[in-house]
Amino acid sequence: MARSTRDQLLETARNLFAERGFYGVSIANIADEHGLTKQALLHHFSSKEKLYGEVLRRISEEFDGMRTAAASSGAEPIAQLKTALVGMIPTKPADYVRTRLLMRELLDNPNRAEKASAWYLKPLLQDLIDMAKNLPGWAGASDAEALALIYQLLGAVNYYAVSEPTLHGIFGEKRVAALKRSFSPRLDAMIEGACANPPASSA
Amino acid sequence: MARSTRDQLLETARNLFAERGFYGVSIANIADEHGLTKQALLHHFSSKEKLYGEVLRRISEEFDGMRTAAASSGAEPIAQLKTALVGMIPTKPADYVRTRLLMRELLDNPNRAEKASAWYLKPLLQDLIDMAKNLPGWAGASDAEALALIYQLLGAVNYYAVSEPTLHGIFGEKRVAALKRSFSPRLDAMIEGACANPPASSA
DNA sequence: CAAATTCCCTACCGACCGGTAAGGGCCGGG
DNA sequence: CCCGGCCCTTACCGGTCGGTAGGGAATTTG
Repeated sequence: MARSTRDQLLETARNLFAERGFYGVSIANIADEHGLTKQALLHHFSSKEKLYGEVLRRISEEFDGMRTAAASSGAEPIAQLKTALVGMIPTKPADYVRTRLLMRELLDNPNRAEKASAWYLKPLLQDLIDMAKNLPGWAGASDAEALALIYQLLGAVNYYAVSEPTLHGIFGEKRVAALKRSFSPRLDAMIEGACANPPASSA
Repeated sequence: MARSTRDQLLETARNLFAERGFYGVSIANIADEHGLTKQALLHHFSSKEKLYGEVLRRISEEFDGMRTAAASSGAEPIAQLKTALVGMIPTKPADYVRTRLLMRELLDNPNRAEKASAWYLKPLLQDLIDMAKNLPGWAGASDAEALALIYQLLGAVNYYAVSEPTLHGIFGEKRVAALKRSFSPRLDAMIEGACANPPASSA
């Protein structure tokens, strides 16, 4: 059997929310993509907020999968961190969609619900912090120092992913392709640089 | 005399667009903040798009100011790059607002106008590329390699700026303050790491 | 003093928003 | 055979959207 209508609606919702944001998409837009009315959508998800929440929930599940896969690899800390971060560089269109959606969520979250805060991020962040503190030279580093490193690395990856379409407009296909080839080695170099240059408070 | 109504509307527009995005704010919302009607706003800016465009135009002017200030400093390349990037770490609330607004623009731009692409970014990027290519050890680096470095550094700064409110929710005030103290030294270390680890194709 | 301009108002428009109400085919089980 | 649930429909609700039309008061200009 083909994928359920519900699943198809969720996928379309993810794509459109990523592209235009929560307020930029109406539930009718999403339903239209499948030749349905918005009431059909409301039959599967009782409200627009619920639909959006379900999109986020699925992403957090995907993260959990990636997380446990990285943790169970048993490689050295430096290779583990490299793999984890290089693995976050988007390759498939679906990766870009997820990155863009989460960036929007990061922007909107603070003024959506006072609490809500990004529960889907915390376990992933904690894993990455642990990896950072296991890096050579980082034994005595504080959580804050590890988190600063992690956040700069995450920023390096995610900001680029969000910017790529705009970069095409500025520099053209060819130069962006060259940039893309340089990106992953440079990220590796950045992690090695962090090992060569551990925080002062570290042992 | 007090600042003109037009200027006040522009400032409010910048704040609200940064907070909730273009579609999340109505022109009536903006006008309300000053006890005006939306028609008063439309008297000063002929449409919502024009208002938003003017907000962006002002930001690009601010960037030009920062750009020429950094270029005329005459310091060593490594110090120049450090200053430029550390200077982008937001400190004042107005800095956060600008960063968030530009991140939203980065997300929305690709599907707003086919062309438009971020004209306001290009000169700044070019300056930063030049700084990177002047780094010790980077003499023979290609544009793509320099841009990869620059983009990772920009990402490190801007992604953090956007995430900060969410991080407060995850880790609490105290730990975020510690993270903030670690952030700037780590950024410096990252730039030094790039000098110690230049691209392979470099001389 | 009169005319023009600036700045803001009320009133209104058609389009679209998220969501409710009610019902119609379809299909499997009693 | 009919009944209940599933999936989707049309019709409609109150409210908000960006934008237009036209006017009124104040200020500037000739």
